[in-house]
Amino acid sequence: MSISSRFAVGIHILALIDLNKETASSSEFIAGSVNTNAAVIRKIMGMLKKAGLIDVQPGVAGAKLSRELSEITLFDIYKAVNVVEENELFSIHDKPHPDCVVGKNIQSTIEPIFMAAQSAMEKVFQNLTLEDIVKDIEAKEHIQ
Amino acid sequence: MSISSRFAVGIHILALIDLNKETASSSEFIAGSVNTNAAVIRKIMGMLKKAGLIDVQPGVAGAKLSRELSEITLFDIYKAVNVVEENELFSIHDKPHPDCVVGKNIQSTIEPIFMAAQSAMEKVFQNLTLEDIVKDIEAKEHIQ
DNA sequence: GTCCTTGTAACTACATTGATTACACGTTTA
DNA sequence: TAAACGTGTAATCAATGTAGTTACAAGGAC
Repeated sequence: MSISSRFAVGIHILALIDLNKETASSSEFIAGSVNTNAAVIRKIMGMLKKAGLIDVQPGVAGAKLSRELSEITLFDIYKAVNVVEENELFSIHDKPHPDCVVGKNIQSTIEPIFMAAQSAMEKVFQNLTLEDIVKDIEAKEHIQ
Repeated sequence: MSISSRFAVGIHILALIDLNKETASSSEFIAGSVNTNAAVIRKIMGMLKKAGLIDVQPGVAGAKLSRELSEITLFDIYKAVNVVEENELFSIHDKPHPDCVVGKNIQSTIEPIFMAAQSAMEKVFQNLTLEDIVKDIEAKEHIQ
């Protein structure tokens, strides 16, 4: 099992739009950098647009970030590309036997634990912004 | 996307083995409580056995926990049933374009973040044991 | 030896991912 | 205005993983 690379690609797209803001980043151009098909990029950009993270216009090349770099958290992107449903990272078997001590109680025992684990993971993304990503990329570029 | 219910079922199996320790818990019996097929249970129990969490013998009904309740963490079970590979909860698109500032650096920028997020999640399971689960189930049973 | 059990393999239906092609429709520009 | 380029989106495909099911070999208990 693995969470869709849409998340990583979403981050890539947004970072690229910012670092390439002098010229328009078409889906074709971005696809070249990500190394995939332009239609895949357009689909993900559609999700980012729907989430209010970028502004894109049908027919016109390029997209712009809707907010400041520092005001787009990785969690915003994570939610936008819809890789994990709310409180459904882990799945629990349904209809355990109600006449069994364990079967009767297991779901309500496990559920809050799974939710806590998912929250702990998501918190990491809430505390990071696109600015952190872009600065890290720029720093690496500077060294070389 | 969702992490396999093998994890939840694994917890269910171990809790049931403990709470039902007076009588032998055959795979058929456990399957009834979990509400699935006995072969599915045997497969998961095979994983738990391989991880050294339970003792089972071919041909003889029932299984026993290999350790104390308090010495089996949820993380042990999580690893045993193999629902998420080491540092591979999130996937990153491969072969981004090496001539692009973003493509060249995105993987090394994102990877440690994804690892941190996965670790944060796993830490929740490292801090909980089967004892916590069983006590919670017993407490619920007591109230009713 | 009979019966119950575990350990496995094989097969199925189903869902999701990511790539690909195709095309409608918007925008630009020559 | 017509051609060129770009976005939006649907349809299809191969690959993969999950969970259920059946079947059966082989171990152990009586």
